[in-house]
Amino acid sequence: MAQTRAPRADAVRNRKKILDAAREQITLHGPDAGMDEIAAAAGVAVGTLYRHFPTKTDLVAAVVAEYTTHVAEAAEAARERLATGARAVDEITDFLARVTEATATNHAVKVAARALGADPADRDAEARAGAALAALIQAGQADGDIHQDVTVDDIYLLFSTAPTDQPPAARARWLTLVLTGLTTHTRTGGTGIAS
Amino acid sequence: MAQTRAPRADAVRNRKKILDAAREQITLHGPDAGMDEIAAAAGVAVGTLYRHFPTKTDLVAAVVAEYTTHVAEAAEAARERLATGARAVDEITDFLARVTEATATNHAVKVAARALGADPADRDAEARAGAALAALIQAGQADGDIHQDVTVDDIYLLFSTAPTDQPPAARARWLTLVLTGLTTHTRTGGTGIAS
Amino acid sequence: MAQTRAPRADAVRNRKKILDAAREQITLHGPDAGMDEIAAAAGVAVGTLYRHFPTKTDLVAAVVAEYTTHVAEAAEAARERLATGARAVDEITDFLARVTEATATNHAVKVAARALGADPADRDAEARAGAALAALIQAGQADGDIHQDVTVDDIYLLFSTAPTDQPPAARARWLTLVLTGLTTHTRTGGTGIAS
Amino acid sequence: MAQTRAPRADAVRNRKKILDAAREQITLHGPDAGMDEIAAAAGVAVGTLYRHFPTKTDLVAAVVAEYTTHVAEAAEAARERLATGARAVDEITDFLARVTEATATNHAVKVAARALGADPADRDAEARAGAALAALIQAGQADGDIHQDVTVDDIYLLFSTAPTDQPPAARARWLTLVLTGLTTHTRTGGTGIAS
DNA sequence: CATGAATGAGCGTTCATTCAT
DNA sequence: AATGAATGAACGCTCATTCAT
Repeated sequence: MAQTRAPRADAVRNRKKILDAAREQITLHGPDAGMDEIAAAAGVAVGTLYRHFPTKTDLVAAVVAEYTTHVAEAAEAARERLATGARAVDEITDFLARVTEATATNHAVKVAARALGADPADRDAEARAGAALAALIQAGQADGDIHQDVTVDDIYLLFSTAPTDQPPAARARWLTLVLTGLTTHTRTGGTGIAS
Repeated sequence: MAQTRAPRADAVRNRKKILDAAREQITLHGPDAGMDEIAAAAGVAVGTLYRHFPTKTDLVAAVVAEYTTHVAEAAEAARERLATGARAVDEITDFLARVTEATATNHAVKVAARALGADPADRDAEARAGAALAALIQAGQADGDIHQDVTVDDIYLLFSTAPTDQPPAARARWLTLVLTGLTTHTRTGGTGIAS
Repeated sequence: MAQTRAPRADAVRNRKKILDAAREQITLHGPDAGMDEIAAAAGVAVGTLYRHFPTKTDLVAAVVAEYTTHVAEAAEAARERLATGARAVDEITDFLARVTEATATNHAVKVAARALGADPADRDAEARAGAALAALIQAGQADGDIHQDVTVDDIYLLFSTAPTDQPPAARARWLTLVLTGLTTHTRTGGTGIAS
Repeated sequence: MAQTRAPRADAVRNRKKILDAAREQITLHGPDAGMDEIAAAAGVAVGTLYRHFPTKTDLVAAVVAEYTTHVAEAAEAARERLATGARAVDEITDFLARVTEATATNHAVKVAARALGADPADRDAEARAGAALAALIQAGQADGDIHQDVTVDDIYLLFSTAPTDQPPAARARWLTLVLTGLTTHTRTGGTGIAS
């Protein structure tokens, strides 16, 4: 009897609580946040935590996957704005700023993921983000705003190492410097001495 | 365990062996490389390791200090080559390539240092590196090759996040992208719109 | 190592097993009895031991507390027997013999407690023991059997140093000698000069 | 050549320095005073320490032996004063007070000796002390001041557990209580109620 | 004979993971 | 399915003792 009811909802709710607690605890106490601490913060017992995520690595990978999904959605939203007349280079700039910001929030989680060798996890989200980003780049190149040689991999290469543990001012300066390497616009208007 | 029956190297030799083993093991197994593993890799007993470095933090700090000294020497050598007619922008490029290379070797060590709260260690070496770098930047700006707004902190900001765990080809590409943000030279010859 | 494959005793039973094992191991091997040894003797893993007692100090303090409670109960039982016509000096004698006996079992534990700086632990039990003992002394003094100047602190002072590592015969002799200092009774009938 | 000279004097001096340092360090830092600390305090290297005392147990035993010798000498001096008309019970009282005092100074050393299972060490000194004490007791019994049943072992039994870690006032009170058990003198002059 | 660097078993403690309830 | 007590390998570190110099 009762084929479709109650237990499901609880499990889903627990999964969410655990993921939130994990992100929070890792952000707070670093990669060494214990499974017991995370379970306690989530209001469940360790056993329950392990029912949802068989290893710590799996848990951290899931937290990262949430973030990856978030990034993919941001990339797709940016691409869609192109259809409504937005300029590609502006969308890319905005997107990268947003990603850098979000990554800063998740810095400790990323460190933990690397320490544990956690998989990039959500291949689907990555593919969606990659496709959207490729479209944005292509549009920017068509506009003449983005260097012809820039690829999606370039973006990944640069932003995978954003200084997300630095204060906002430093992050902003970093973004400026890096964007100058991607776009065709010079930063300072030059000094008139350029070779 | 030490197979060669310890031919009684003196303390200086042991210190070197331990530092090398520490760098190697941390690079190999991450910040969690055990003191016992490091000692074994160095061919000494744990006690010896602890005689030289009272805590793991001290050990990691010493490894970082070696690297910092190395960087400082490279920066000073580059500055000295200016006197013999070298072009500043070329020296900076070379220096950064070299540092990125060296940092790749020390990436995990840096992570470990941060995880353990190890001191920036060698203030003197840092000061020397900063001074030399400032001279190089100034010369590059006088030549018109480096953007007027570039500072030593910019260099630090960018290179503290070099993708040192990526393969050489990726690191080379990263360097290219980042240098474009520092120099007044355009990368691709542009699309006809570039400055 | 646990041969019987741990029939899943509940926490209360384990706590008792650990306390017993701790008392036994410390009595056997002195304050340096290892936590691993104690755990093995209790038939649990170290982790379980640490779940019940977060530090060695806590464990030793708990063992001492058990003993203190035991003493307090003996003292109160002795006092209650006064109401049924028992002679105070006899009850005191019995009580001290019993305590000396019990202390012999706990000698090494006390030493360990001091070595680790473990708290006097059970203030409540101590207060109860003190109150009962004071009543007994007062009754004994009213009977004229106990010297007027004897206090509870005197008893503590003497019995805190009972030769609990000596064989029973020596302990009995010690008790005789010490009681002579507390009671108004002479021991040997004297030499004709005694009061 | 030079058959009888130099090296001897150095060795003797070192032995003394080490024993003094050991007593001092153990008194200061408890039984856990390290061999390195003791060697450093003595101004020698560990190797030298180990040449004089093959194990820590041997070292502590030697420190205790020094103290035992001191006690033996005090006992013999007391006995000799009998010949000059001193009253035995007074000499015994003085002697025990002095021993208690000296033991208080060496409390930590004794604890260390017990922890290490160090031998009573100096059999000769013990024999001399025992003989002198026996003579004193016999004289006191002849005077009618000491209970007829008191033996040298009784004294050892009581004083081996003097509360040497207590403040002077407590130690004095303890002495008073214990002596009352040995002598035929009552402490308070009684209450007139004594049985 | 002194030195002090080297040894390595051992300690107290932690924590990802398992499993009886 | 959830619980949380139990597990035990592993960690950083100490220190009595050894031995090449």
